[in-house]
Amino acid sequence: MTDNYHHGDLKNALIQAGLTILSQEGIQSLSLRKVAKYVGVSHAAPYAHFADKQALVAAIAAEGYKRLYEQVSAAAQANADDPRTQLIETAWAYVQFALYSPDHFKVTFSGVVEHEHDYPDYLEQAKKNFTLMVKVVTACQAYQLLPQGDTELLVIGIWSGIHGLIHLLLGNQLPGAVLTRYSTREMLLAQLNQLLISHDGDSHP
Amino acid sequence: MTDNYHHGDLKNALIQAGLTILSQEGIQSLSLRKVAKYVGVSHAAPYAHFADKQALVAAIAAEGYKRLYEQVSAAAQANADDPRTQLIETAWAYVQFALYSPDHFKVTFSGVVEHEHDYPDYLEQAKKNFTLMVKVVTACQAYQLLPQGDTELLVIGIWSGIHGLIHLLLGNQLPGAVLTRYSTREMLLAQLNQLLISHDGDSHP
DNA sequence: CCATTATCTTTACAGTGTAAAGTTATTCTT
DNA sequence: AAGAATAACTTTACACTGTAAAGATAATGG
Repeated sequence: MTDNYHHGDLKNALIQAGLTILSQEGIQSLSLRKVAKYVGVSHAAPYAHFADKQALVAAIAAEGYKRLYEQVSAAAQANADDPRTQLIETAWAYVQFALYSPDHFKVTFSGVVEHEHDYPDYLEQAKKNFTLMVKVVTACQAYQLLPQGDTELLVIGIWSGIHGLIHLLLGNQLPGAVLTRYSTREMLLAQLNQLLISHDGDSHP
Repeated sequence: MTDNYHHGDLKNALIQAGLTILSQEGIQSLSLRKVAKYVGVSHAAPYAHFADKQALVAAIAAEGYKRLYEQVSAAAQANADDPRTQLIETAWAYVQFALYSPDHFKVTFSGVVEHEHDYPDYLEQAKKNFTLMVKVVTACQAYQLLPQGDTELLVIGIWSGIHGLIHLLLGNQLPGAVLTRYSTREMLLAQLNQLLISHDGDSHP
């Protein structure tokens, strides 16, 4: 066990090391050789568990989707009683994950350049998240908080809005003037309020 | 002129070579040495014009914003008579640019990792585009096609929606089932119609 | 016309992904 | 339990990357 041979759980150790590097040094510093060194293993050792760098990145991306799901589903369960608040807080959880772990978020959503199809783990986590969004939106539709019609199309519309806002924020694309005028949460709420149907008598602090 | 010394317009030639590589081989193949070889110059020659790779990427990104502006402003001018159509067609031009030149789009919006501030050309083009969007949205507000209120905040909301849709499309994040059911344009229209105020008597084919 | 300077080449180095062959420890078979 | 097969890891190697430093060349400005 003290020797380097047969680490035991090298695959996961490499993923964890990748996450650490990602959060400490950023996406530019994420290399196969560095994660290997980090775990204390030769630079070719990862190839016993990952076909190539893309495969490791895909695993890290799948982990990103997994953590995103944990955050979002926690927000969903904490607000199961009010569909409107549930939508807002799940969206907010999504944004927060992205802002707290920007590089992990980037890897998750644009790190696996293509061929996501080759990584079933990734696809599974992606599907799980989408299903959760469908559920939240469906509840809102049932309460007349969102327009009727194809739910999946509506999910894409809402998801696009949140996702795009994050990308513009992370990419520093928004004019500084706007950033000083509004908080991130205000921008998200403005976004969602464009879609949510306002009912008299509602209270939304 | 036949010799390699004093190429004449090496800086632009390198950018053009970068664009060619980007469209032909993708973002992974974009390297300083390759653009240099492509132009027929030594691998260190680019350093006379660009401080580092980031600087070249920033120039390519600025060019991306420039082309995006050309496409979008053309659509704006072609539909100057009808604000609603103008919004839709400018948005569609935006989407089309992204789908026709996905790698150039990616470089433009997530290639300059950070420090965009160091590249005034890039910032200028970015601002130009934002101003155009503000103009289009302002027209829609004047015609009661979009809700009143802070125009820039509204622009961010709309921009986020379009931008996010593109990212999800380019990142292959949308479930295949939805993609077979709706065209890209239908998804964009669904997105915009969530925001646009419907007036009786309007015709929107 | 000569010196300066911008532009480009050559050489060099550390870091990257990955292939191939060798080494070690585990597991499987009998 | 002993040996064979195999999975996990190391070593060595190579092509490619960004970039620094020093040298060569051609245009320019006094």
